[in-house]
Amino acid sequence: MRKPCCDKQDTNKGAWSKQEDQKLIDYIRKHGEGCWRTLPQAAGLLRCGKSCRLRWINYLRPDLKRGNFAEDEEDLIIKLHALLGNRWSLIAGRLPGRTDNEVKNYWNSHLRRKLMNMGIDPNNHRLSQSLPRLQQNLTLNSSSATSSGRKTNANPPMKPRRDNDQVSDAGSCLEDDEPSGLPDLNLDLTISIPSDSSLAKTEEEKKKLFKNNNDRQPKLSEQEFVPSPTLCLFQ
DNA sequence: AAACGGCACAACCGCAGAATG
DNA sequence: ACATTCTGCGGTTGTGCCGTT
Repeated sequence: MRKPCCDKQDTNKGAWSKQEDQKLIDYIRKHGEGCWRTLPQAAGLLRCGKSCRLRWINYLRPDLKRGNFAEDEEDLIIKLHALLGNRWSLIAGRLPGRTDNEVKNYWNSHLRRKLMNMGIDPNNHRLSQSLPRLQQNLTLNSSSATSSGRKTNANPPMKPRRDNDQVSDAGSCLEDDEPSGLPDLNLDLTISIPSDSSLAKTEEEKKKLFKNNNDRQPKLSEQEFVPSPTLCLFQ
């Protein structure tokens, strides 16, 4: 049997120092990614493997694109979120240089509010109220959005859900047979897996991508995409 | 200038599925 | 086949920064 992943009593927590970053970078440059369990000791870091992995993936990787999200990136996130729900790693996989954590943070701090201000429920990408109220809501929300603190969010985050539940939540807007009240636009937006899965960061991720397509809805590669209200608005 | 509130982001936690002995 | 461990993911929290009062 294996040893536990990390000995929690002997590990640092909190913000990483420059020295720690440098140790991690140096080690991964030499030995490559992987084997996160043994990495901290080998690299001389008092961190658990999980923490090292996160630091590398979210902050130190050389291919990371830092800085503000471009408008087309925003649109893509919104569209992918309508399709995939809170599957941030999959969404991030379609945005080169962006991490799941970054996308998740950006969604929670910017995009959710943006959709809410447009009268769209960010959880299911539907218009959350009738249009006459929409305008009223635009003005109300633009002020209330700044007054509501993080923990008093008017629209609480999604409950933890796994796999099919999560997909069906966001996907419900795609499968729904109730008319949304908007014209039935065919935007011909088809999302497909890149032929070489080049955007998947690892073999593991590639496997998952294809697994997801095999046993989960929606089937991205072939499914004809039926636009949700959000997608209509952002076209 | 100080206090306060909101925001953005890095990091942690817990869970689930995969991998391994 | 089962138990244990590892890895990756998504939700949540902590904290520093910045604008406003």
